[in-house]
Amino acid sequence: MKQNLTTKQKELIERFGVIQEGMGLSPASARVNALLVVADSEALTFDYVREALDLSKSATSNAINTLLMMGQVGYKTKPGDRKRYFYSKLGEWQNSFRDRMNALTPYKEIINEIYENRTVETENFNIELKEFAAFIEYYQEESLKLINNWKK
Amino acid sequence: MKQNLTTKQKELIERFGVIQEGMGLSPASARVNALLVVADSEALTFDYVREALDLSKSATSNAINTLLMMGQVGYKTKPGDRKRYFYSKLGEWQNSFRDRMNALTPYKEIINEIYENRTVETENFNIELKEFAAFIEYYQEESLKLINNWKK
DNA sequence: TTTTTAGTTCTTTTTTTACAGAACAATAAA
DNA sequence: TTTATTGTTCTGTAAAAAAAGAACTAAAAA
Repeated sequence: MKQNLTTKQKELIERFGVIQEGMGLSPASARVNALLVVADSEALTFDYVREALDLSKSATSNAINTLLMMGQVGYKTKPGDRKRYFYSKLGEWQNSFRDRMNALTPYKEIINEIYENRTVETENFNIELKEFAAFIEYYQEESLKLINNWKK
Repeated sequence: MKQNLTTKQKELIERFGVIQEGMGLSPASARVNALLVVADSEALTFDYVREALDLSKSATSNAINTLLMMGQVGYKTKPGDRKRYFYSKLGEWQNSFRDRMNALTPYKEIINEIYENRTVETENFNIELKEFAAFIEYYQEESLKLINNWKK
């Protein structure tokens, strides 16, 4: 019953899916996420997702739960309706952007720790390393400013 | 691992390796890259890498070539010496930073294309999507400014 | 109480990734 | 010419990832 999706929508789901696979999502999660961004409804049921993407129940369940745990997807319910209605949190991109910036900290820290443990023989490289760590920190701060100042 | 690496260096290679696995590198590539950043020499030979990481020749070859193709590693040669001396390009982080920013363009473009194909019914979400694409572009531009204005 | 709904969890199967080991190739050295 | 060096490429395999299918569960409906 993927008849409610246009050819263009299916194409966008595949293309966005591939891009998101490149960002670390499994094929199924990538397509579920894409579907939720592309489809004409605010929120979709489990079975709609399942049928639209032609996935098994287990694949659908696992994909949705992965996205829920990652905070990329949410759901709401309706009174007197047991189904969950899943939606993409892509609209809440400000938060994930902040999270991604903060996630750079361990990377910056290990670069610094490597710098501190390097031989003094390779001065040029060492300076570049230290500069890199300093730039990451600067970049984190400035990026957070960018988003905080972005259109209320 | 071989004896020319200290315990601390081995530990750093593993920790940095794990971080880089999280950034999409295979275990072997991640450790080769980490080794090149941590080790006491400017550049290492194929066999040094092989022995230091206890990898097979094929795993070493494939890992190094992957990193070469990604531009994360380079090599130099010495006159009258057939060996290649591999080094990390992490010191040239400015270029990879620019590349990463430019690589956001396809993501931004598909968000825009999805926006243009969305139903008009979900005005809020549509606005958020469009804002997101606009922010990515702004962010790309400002990030390039950040790096261009960085020290000298 | 039995059945249906809306999923979850367990078991298998399929596919992909990552690597080892051996054979191979190109150049240099003996 | 033969041997050694410096890798690359091919073949096989173990392990991990991804997903299917079936069994299961909790709550609601009949």
